[in-house]
Amino acid sequence: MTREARSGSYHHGDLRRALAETGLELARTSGADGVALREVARRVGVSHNAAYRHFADREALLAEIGALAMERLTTAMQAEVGRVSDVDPVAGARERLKATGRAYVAFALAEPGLFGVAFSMKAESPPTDVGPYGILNEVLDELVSVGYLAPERRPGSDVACWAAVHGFSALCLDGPLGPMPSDLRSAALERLLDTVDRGLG
Amino acid sequence: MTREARSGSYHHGDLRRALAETGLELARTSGADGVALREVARRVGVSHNAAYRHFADREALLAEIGALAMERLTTAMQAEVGRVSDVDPVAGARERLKATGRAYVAFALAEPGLFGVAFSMKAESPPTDVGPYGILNEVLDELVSVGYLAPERRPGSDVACWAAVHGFSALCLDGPLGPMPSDLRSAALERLLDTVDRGLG
DNA sequence: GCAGAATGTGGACACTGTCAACTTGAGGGT
DNA sequence: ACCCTCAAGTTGACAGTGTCCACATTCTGC
Repeated sequence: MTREARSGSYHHGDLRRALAETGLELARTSGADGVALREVARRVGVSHNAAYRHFADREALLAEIGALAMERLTTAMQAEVGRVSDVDPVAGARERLKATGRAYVAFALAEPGLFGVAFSMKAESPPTDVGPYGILNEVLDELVSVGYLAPERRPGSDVACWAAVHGFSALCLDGPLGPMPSDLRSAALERLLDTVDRGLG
Repeated sequence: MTREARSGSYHHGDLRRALAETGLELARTSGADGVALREVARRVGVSHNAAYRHFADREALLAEIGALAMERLTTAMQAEVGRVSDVDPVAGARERLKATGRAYVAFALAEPGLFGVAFSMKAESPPTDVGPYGILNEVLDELVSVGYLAPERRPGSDVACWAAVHGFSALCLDGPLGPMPSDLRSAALERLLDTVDRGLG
């Protein structure tokens, strides 16, 4: 009874949340492949198959875990963007754009399992206005209103920025850029952010 | 005896190659997760466990398959780059760079399974001079020698270009850009390539 | 209170990767 | 010609996994 959850409590404390959060922990340490339905159930203290009352598939559980991971990415990016002090409007906006990129890559490198799960779900709905894509769009809009990014260049710039930092993260995580020393990695990232910054303006 | 292979033939025609190529076919249709050691052996007509005389792990087989997939990516890119006719040296080099990007993304979208396997191997050695990275570097060197890309901007530009097209591919394959209609996709890609082109020069 | 739906359990099946022990077959040394 | 060794392939087993099924339990609306 002194369980951690009590809102939609049926038999036991609300599963689904317990499964999702335990799965998130498992994903953090072992990646998406490490999230085994049976292992998650075992850790929660419930027998296997119990998850099927709350998730249709392993894929469905993975999707829920991915959503949680995406939330963490979002908050990490928000924190980093909010830390930017703008003396000059245009310089501040440009720096905010770079901050989103740095936060994105930093999260991917710090939490490779969560990052992988967040983007492992197929056939997702088109990107929502909340989340990383939303933050990026806000900063890009700011770049337009501040006069750095020409309005006719605005469409497509979101995808371009996103692809750049996402690709950098992917290549570092399980790609050929994995064994790169971290100082070189930082330099390459700064070079990437600079290229995008120049390409936009 | 009229087997397709006869070079290092021991008991049967040379396995290893047969396993790798059958695995490649399996990866094309079912992705990396679809490459089951037992299924590959079954298709080759050899009993399971036979692969362990040629590959230490499933991971090792996957690595070999990934290398084959990477070769295909390379030839696809070479073909596309060679198709560019340069009237003007600088315009030709810039167009060649875009061609590498288009070929990269086109391959990823046309062969998602192979593309996934090619980049699913962890802790790979740093990128070799052959392969996609080598092609990209040749074009970037050309951009320098032709005067479009400043020499001091050359280091890091390879990673920037690679990350952009790789990220675009990844976001399209199993990311939020998956359900995007193909005409919008092409437009977004052109916008991305244009941004990189402008950011470099 | 009680019927029925919601929720969790136990068992089974097919599938996977991997290890150990056995069998087969080709090649070389005497 | 023989045998012997060793690589190459086979058979069997074990621990896991996801998923379906029939059953037991508990909550909830009447």
